Amino acid sequence: METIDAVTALAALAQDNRLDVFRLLVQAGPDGLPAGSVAHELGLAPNTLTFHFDRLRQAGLVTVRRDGRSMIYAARFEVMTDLLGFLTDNCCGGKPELCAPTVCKPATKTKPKTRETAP
Amino acid sequence: METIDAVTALAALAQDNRLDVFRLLVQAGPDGLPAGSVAHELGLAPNTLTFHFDRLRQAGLVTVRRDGRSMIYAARFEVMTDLLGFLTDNCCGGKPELCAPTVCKPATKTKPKTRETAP
DNA sequence: TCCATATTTCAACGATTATTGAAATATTGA
DNA sequence: TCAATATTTCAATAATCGTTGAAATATGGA
Repeated sequence: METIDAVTALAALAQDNRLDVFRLLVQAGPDGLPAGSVAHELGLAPNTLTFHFDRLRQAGLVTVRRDGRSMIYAARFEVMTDLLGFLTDNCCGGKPELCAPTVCKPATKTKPKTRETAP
Repeated sequence: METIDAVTALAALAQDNRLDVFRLLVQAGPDGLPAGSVAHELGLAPNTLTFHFDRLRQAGLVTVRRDGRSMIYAARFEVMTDLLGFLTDNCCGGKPELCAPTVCKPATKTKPKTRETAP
């Protein structure tokens, strides 16, 4: 992934409504969601949503297909993981073992409890 | 991580110079780098760099400490991984096994060869 | 064909952003 | 203290961004 593509993708995600939209699509999975569902779920005006979908699509983060009157948007997961990989690329000089234990670990799916206790 | 914090962090990374700066710090590891080294490495004016460091710092993505005349900036790795986790949170409805094999995998450290061949 | 639904296009507006240049501040060593 | 180095602060400018409202387009069903 090139820097310019990463910047475009990050900029697409760096807006509260678009971030909500994208995360909704990530949670929806590969089948995606119709634009109307997203609009209803997030309380966005349809034209505003089109604007945001365009940004996400130009950034390569989502795809669209038509299904009858509906447009179905879906996250492009491989682009997302490419982006995450780009951020952590060559972490700690490519020798993560030299860093503190958890420093260069890829995203850990944390399921935080009410409080963390030191081991 | 809250949406607003994620948006702030993503916005901080969604600019080519800042993305370069942050990735340089990620690669430098926990010890960080003096501002001057970063400025020299990336060819940025010192005041411009201060502006970008401020953004990264306000987003919680970097720390600073003074060392003599130099300011040493370092990436905050745990914030970075929190951000990555936020993006993939509850991926595919929390049942990634329902998705295609690699869909919800966390960032894979790809070391691309000159060309990829389909398996 | 006509109507309702679903989404997109277009123009306009105020708000935010990145960069520049000049000047200020902090630290070190002579 | 004085000069040199390293970085920050401040003001100004052009460019980009998100939202709104009104109108257009596409599809499906009566």
